[in-house]
Amino acid sequence: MKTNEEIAYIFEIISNILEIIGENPFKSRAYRNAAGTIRDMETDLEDLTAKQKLTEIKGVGKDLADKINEYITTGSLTYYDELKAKVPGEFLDLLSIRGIGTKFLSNMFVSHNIRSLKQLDNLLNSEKALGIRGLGNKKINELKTNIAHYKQNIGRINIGIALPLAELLVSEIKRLSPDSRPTIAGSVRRMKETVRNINLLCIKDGKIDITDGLSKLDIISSVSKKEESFAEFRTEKDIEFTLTYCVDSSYGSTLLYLTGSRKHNDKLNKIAADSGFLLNKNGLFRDGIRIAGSNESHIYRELGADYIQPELREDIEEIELSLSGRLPSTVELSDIRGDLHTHSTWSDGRSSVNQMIMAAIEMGYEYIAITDHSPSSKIANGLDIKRLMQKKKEIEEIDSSTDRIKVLMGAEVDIRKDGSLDYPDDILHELDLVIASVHSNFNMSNEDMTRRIIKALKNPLVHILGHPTGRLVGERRAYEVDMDAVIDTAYDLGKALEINSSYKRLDLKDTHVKKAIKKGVELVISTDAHNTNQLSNIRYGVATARRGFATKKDILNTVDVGKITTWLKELKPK
DNA sequence: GCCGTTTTCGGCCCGACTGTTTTCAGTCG
Repeated sequence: MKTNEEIAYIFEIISNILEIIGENPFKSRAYRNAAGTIRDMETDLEDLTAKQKLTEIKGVGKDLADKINEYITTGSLTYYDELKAKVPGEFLDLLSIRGIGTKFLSNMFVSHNIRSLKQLDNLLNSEKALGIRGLGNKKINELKTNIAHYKQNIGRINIGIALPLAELLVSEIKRLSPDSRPTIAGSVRRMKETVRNINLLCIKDGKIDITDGLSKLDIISSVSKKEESFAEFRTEKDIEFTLTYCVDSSYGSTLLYLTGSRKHNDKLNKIAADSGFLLNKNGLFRDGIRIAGSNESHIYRELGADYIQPELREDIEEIELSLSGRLPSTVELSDIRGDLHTHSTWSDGRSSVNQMIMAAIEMGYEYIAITDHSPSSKIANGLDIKRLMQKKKEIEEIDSSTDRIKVLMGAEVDIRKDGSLDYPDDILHELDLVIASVHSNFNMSNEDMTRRIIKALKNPLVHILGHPTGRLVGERRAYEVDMDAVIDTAYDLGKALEINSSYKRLDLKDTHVKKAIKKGVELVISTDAHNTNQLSNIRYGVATARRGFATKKDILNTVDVGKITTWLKELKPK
């Protein structure tokens, strides 16, 4: 893991602990602010430490600079260790439950001696709960519901955390044993939105003990199992990862087996058995003779099926489609030609318009839309009309000064409670691209929310509905909304629905994507990037689209710049 | 704990919403 991310993570935990033990809230905020800045920085903290320039970072003074220095030179931070000893990690994790914040946890911790989810559960289910200031029947019930939702996701890791970690581990194995062909398997390979652990596969190296080599890495905290063909580790963030060793001749069959899903494998095994084969992780056999095994696609082929990409291996008709040669060729990362939802320092982004554009050029994009927030999003520093027009001027100047990329002037406009938009129509008319999104009043009835969103879609100046269900993966459930009605309306009006690539959103999710393309609705895959690094999150959106069977032609931003500008203009009334 | 400066200490993102209250506190975006 990169040092910047490590330190940002540590500062965030410190910030939370300080609030819970009742320290000065502004001290806590200082750590949180520094964590945010450090996470988004492009310069390495190690460089800045060497040059003694840490205090030049905004939000880092002498004290925090010393702490960064200590961590970088010694690999640990005494202050952090001391604080962690005071508050159990399991208790801190409760912060991710909706409706629970630091004030509540602090009260539980300090005044009620609560230290775990179990103790909190017991308290909420006891008569004592109603006696606590701030807790009434409604609040208690809300907490119970949200805790139940939280319990379902305990131990699950977001794909956006798991995949980079898996990639890092693969590169470490490659470094230890260059010919071992390490690769990602399991639900990470299938790009499920959350996963329970990380599964890797490599070929056993006769000379080097890879398990031993990995156990010495900083990111590995322990080796829980070590066998001939298998090892299980825990990383420093307590994420479990397993490494399976195989031989060359069964590399494909083991990869197939480890990738899953179980349902996909079960069905495949049955199909094999029905045709007189035996399929297991050692290979595909007939009469005891190995027919295939070193390569996944050979196995599919021998079974009379086309190769099935990992994202589809969920037993969602992919096997049937493959057997009959009707498996769609899904959209690829390389098909994406531009990003239509990004933020800049004009609102709550961390990178300037120029930085975003340079990064988009580096990614090989033909176009990028800079779509900052509208005024209702106060906390996001949403643009009032005056600033919107200033930004428009800046965008137009930059756009006309470069022929390397088309820069579109857009906005992510709040859909207000009544379905009206956060800028008047004559202002929306000034923009190249309008995304309409819900950012407030999530607790409406299904009917009201559906009416609200459809009303916004019906505004002729809206091009795209942003993150259509408002969910946060593993954190916040989608708001109540009739997605079928939204999909129908979008289709009727020729509007696009967004697949938001932020791994915290993935919204639309895969099953909605499937529904939308069945109807024939235009989809866009966008990042909602708030800094240049996040532009690369596009791969999570692409994976979600692929899991929903989307092909290149279903995704609007796979078309070239000419077609995209035509689409934007034609949708807009003259 | 940081920042900016009235260079020694006060202020620190802000408003809506909700469920508690009986005038407000906590959470969220």
